[in-house]
Amino acid sequence: MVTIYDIAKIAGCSPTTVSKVFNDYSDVSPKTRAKILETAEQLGYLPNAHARSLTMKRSWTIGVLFNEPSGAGILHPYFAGVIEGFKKVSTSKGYDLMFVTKDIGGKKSGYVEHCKIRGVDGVVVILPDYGDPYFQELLDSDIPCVLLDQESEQKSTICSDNIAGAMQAVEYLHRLGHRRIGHIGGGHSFAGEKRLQGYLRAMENLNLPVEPQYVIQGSYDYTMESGQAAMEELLLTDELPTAVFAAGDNLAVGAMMTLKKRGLRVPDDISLIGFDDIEMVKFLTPALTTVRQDTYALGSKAADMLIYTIEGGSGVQTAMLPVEIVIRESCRSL
Amino acid sequence: MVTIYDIAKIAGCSPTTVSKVFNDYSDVSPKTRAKILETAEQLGYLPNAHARSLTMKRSWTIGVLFNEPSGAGILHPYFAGVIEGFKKVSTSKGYDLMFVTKDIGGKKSGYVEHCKIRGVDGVVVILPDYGDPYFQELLDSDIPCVLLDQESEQKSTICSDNIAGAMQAVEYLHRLGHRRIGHIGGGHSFAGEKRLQGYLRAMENLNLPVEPQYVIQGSYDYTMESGQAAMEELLLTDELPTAVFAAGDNLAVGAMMTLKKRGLRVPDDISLIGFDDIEMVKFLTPALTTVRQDTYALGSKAADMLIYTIEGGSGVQTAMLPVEIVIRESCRSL
DNA sequence: CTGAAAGCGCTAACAA
DNA sequence: TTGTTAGCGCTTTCAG
Repeated sequence: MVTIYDIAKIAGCSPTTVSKVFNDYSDVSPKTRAKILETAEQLGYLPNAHARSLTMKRSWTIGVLFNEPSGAGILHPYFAGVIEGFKKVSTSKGYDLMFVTKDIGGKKSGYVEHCKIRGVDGVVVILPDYGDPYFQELLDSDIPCVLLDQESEQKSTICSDNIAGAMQAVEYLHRLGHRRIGHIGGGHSFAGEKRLQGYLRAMENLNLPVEPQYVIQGSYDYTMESGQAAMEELLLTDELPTAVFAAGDNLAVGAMMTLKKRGLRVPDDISLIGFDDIEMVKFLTPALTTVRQDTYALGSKAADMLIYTIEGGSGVQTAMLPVEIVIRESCRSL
Repeated sequence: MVTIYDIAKIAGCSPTTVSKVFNDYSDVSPKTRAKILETAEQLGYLPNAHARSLTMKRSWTIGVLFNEPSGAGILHPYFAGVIEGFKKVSTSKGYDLMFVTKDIGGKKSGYVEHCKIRGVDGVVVILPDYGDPYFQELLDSDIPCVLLDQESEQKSTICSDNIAGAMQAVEYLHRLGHRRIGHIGGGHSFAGEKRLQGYLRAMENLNLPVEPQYVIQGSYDYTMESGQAAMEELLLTDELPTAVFAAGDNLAVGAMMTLKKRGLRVPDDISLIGFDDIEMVKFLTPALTTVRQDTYALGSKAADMLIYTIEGGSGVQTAMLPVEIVIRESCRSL
């Protein structure tokens, strides 16, 4: 391994000067700088991040924290989009991403411990297990964090405008002439609750009655399975709603499948609108109308916020990104 | 920050002894060990991974390399399953995972460079861009690697038994009475080519004629879109096949959508079988019959192989995991 | 503009 | 069983 000492020796200068060159200090003569760069190139020098971190107390590493048991974790399109956006801007600013788990070295020890041992500069939290005490511990720590889809007074947060999105969905259905509008909810997740709120608020604004039997809670994991089950339940009511707003596309897809299985047609018999705009829904028949969440933007903005904090910015920030309704074929006008 | 010096001072011993305790050396008396552990606990001591890596020349970090432009990357269920399995065993053995990119510090520099700077102990490669010169450079390097779905003489590799899987699919269709069997391929990916091979071999074994017009290449990204397009093309032939084997579930889903759109029924008019068994296909109507790939097992086995190499094991290993056909509703017997 | 010296926190010979 | 000493590769005063 070639070090700055090797370069210094060959370039005929001190290690300090070499270091300065690589850290863009201005007090190095063009001539020595050139010489150093040249020999570094020749020797194939690469800096050692660990040594660097050790002295600087800064690792240029960001931890990624997401739900551990796969199920709702990395498999979820939401996660994928967010992480992609996050990665893009964080790498462009010199940070690398590292998975943070509760375990380290094969022992259960918690997120904070893991972060401190690895010396990550900050952590982005996506889809965590809310009630997890290890997660709470992280919230209480002094580690810079940004949380997605979460409320907190301790850490910066970012989310889509779930309430507005849900309201838009309901208002759209209303404009199409629907009055009996049902809701399949995302359970007790942050987003699920906001979307339910939006639904309720819009119904109220529009003077539409909220039938308790039209409001079904799916499970917080937003699976198709859960959407199927919710729709089964909804179908038990004597007079069906003419339209249903599902709190997530997966829920909507599940609901759609159940409808088909029962011989009901979308949108002829029942209109359906989702939330998220995951990749696949535009390929469905009928293509799903939904509220698009810009996961990539969520991720990149989250990175901006976190890096701001890491680099000394103070104060807890909150951001909310607009959503837009994407009209396709799953809602009909009455 | 608490260091081993702090502990040594308070526990009344030398830093060396403290270090020994944390590295499970046997030559420490139970008494001092206890004392050290106790004061470490009191002070809230946490080891510093960077310092450790610096001296040991070992970072207990594994790089994760996957296709960079999101499209076919992290969003693909294949990736998700594999990484989950990989993460499980590698963290249990004390390794953390870090994303490896071509860029570092905001500059394009290549995978090898990134790995060396960060001092990762090894790299797992999933869905890389084959032709990428940076990827070639990694292959030529001395960095321990394990490649998924790839052929190589330089690095260890692991994949599912794609050929056998494809053959099973065709044989199954044959058993159901199908003779005109088409194929929607996965393009020039490793898996795509193997599956095509398996299809051809099975057809030959069964003395079935391979109609060139029945073999359509989807794009290597295995999208639903590509499956739709492939099926459109297939529908141009005058006499349709009675069954189609698609090299990936997404392709199959796309194909199914096109069929529905064209008023053809699965499996009544045409039988369809996929490959992968991604989450969603069991929720389709009809539920998709497919060849299941055990992505989790792929990931965990890959971790075993890589760690074996990292920890001094020699030689290039290859592994191939069996697949199994999952029979659901999308194929009918003639 | 350049460099000597100290130190980041830890491990590993080697003595004692 | 314990401790001394010397690094690992880098950055950072501070003096020249």
